[in-house]
Amino acid sequence: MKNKSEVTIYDVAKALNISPSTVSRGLKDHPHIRRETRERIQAMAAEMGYQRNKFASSLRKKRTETIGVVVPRLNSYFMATVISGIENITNKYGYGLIISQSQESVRHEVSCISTLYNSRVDGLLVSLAYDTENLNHFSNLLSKDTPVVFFDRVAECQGCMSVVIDNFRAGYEITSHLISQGCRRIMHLGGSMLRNVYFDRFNGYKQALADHGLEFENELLIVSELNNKSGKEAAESILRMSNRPDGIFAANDTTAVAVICELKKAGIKVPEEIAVAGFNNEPISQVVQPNLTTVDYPAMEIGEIAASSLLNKLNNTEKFNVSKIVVKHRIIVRESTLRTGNH
Amino acid sequence: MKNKSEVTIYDVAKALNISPSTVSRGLKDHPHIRRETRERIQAMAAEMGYQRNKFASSLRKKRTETIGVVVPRLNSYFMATVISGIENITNKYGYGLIISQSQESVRHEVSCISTLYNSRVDGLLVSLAYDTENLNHFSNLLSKDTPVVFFDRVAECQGCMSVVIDNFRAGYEITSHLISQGCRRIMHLGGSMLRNVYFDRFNGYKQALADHGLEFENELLIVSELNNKSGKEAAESILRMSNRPDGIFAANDTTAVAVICELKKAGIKVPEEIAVAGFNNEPISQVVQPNLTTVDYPAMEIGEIAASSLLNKLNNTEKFNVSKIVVKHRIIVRESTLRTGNH
DNA sequence: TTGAAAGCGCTAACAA
DNA sequence: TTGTTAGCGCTTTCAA
Repeated sequence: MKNKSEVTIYDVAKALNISPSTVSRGLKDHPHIRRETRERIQAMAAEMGYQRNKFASSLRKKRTETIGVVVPRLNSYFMATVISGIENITNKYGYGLIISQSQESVRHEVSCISTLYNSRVDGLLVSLAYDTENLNHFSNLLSKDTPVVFFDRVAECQGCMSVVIDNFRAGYEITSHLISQGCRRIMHLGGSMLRNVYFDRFNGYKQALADHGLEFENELLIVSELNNKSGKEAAESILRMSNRPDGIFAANDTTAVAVICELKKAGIKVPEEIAVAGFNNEPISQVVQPNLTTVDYPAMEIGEIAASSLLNKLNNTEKFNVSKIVVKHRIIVRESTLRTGNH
Repeated sequence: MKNKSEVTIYDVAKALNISPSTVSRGLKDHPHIRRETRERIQAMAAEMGYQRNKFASSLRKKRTETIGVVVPRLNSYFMATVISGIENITNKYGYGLIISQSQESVRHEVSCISTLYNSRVDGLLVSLAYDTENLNHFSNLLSKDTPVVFFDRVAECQGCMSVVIDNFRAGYEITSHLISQGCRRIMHLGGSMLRNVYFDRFNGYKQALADHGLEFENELLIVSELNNKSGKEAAESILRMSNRPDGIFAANDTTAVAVICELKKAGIKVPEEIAVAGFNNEPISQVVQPNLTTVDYPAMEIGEIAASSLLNKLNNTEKFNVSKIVVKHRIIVRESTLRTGNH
């Protein structure tokens, strides 16, 4: 018994006394169909409650009109906003989205990629896990010419695209700002140097030190997973140091906020004794006291640009052969680093 | 030219000199296939790099093994955690996930549902938008017997299931706690009374007042969208009141935190002058000074239970005909309401 | 400008 | 226990 809710092009064709192929063409505004016919088809389809069957179509066309997204974690304001940006674009063009989390581990990442490969997504948007060392798990995809666009945490890869901000410059600017506020012994709380974002921020920081005649010491770098816990631990290390820093540049807000909380608990004044800056401009940066100096990361735009780029690749509408897009960031100075006047 | 990466069951069958249907059965451990044959099939499939083609299979079986998720917004720790919980389960059973955001508006929600309907998801997990008034947009789904499980923001609906916490009780408990701390004039910052979560929390609050001989006045209820902005506005109203409250129960942490920040700016002491409690136990509740008393919402569990329930429905493995599951919550008392000893 | 027909890869009813 | 066969609904080549 045919389910009434499953109207096919055959049903529409029969109702109009034309052929299924004409209906198929009429439905997608194929130029070879007379306007009048096309309108009749579309009207009838609407009336009958016709819905295209995606599987039949995918099976035939070998395209799924679905794109896969792999992110380290979904639980930051930053990532949620990127996803919103991606959705804005993909929804507009009728693409579905399959979102998966690598949980910051390459093991999960491999399995996500493989699942998405099996789902035959048309393309992929990826931000790499904390500990991913190579792109071998993408080789299946790439050899099938499935386009991949990396964003935020990107990697060099033949034929891939990436969307980023200038992390080096942002790191440079925020460190310079700390220096301008009188900091002379600035610590950096960084992430895995495998990830461009952390590597670049760290190098920006080092360059800023060098350009202002300050020396970098190994003691001034702590590498961690940049979560709440590692922020606390970093603060504890700092408290144990005999020669404490007078400024801290953390590679994300979560860590910066955790550090501020711990330092305050220990009676250290922020920013007077130690100034602290973060990265990302999460909402939490405006709750912590003092409000956190940070880098505004244009998350929505990153998502929109990454998605648009991918769709352009999929539809061969890319005008140029771009391999990297750099979006503008912005330093936001708040109380946690403002010491001018106090010195 | 056949793409080498598209190995079909026909290729496997030919290689083994058996029929495609045997391969199809062997691949999914069909009981009618001899073990030895099955093993040969699976070995050969693996060797040849065979991957099941989901569309062909969906087309044939009329099942997509994909479930749709509609949430108001993705940008809270709470929602991200629920999604993680959902993923934990769906991944395990080989289901894909299509996630979409209603942006808190019923207009978007209608379009999300329609897109998911068109994608022919096997089932749906939904938390309702702020202003959804009826479930008409689900009627297509429901008449097709596509199961829907609501979580957090749920609605009564013939044949649907819901997963919630006892919001009434949580509201009651947290209000009672405020009263036990000496609060006598407690304000409630609530959300739309269309949503069970806000309606129930409000009623729990009112009941607690009544049970402790306190009177509820309309002036003590502010209904808003419960975001950062409405928190600030609520604080401003409070500051303008001649007879200010000595306690505030906000229906989420975002609002509670915004209120605390504004009150502090105005020189009001929290909790001494006004005690403040929130709801959800977002990470921000441990950053704000003083740390926020709140309700721990078992987000991961909610997600896991909702997803399991849906899969049970899909596979007819549900043991009982459950219509509602209530998960345990927990009040977390922190400094923002602790006034004992100060009075 | 339209139609006929083949086939995308898989599944399952039926036959053997 | 295995094979045969007829589609699932759509797209597209080729023919008219």
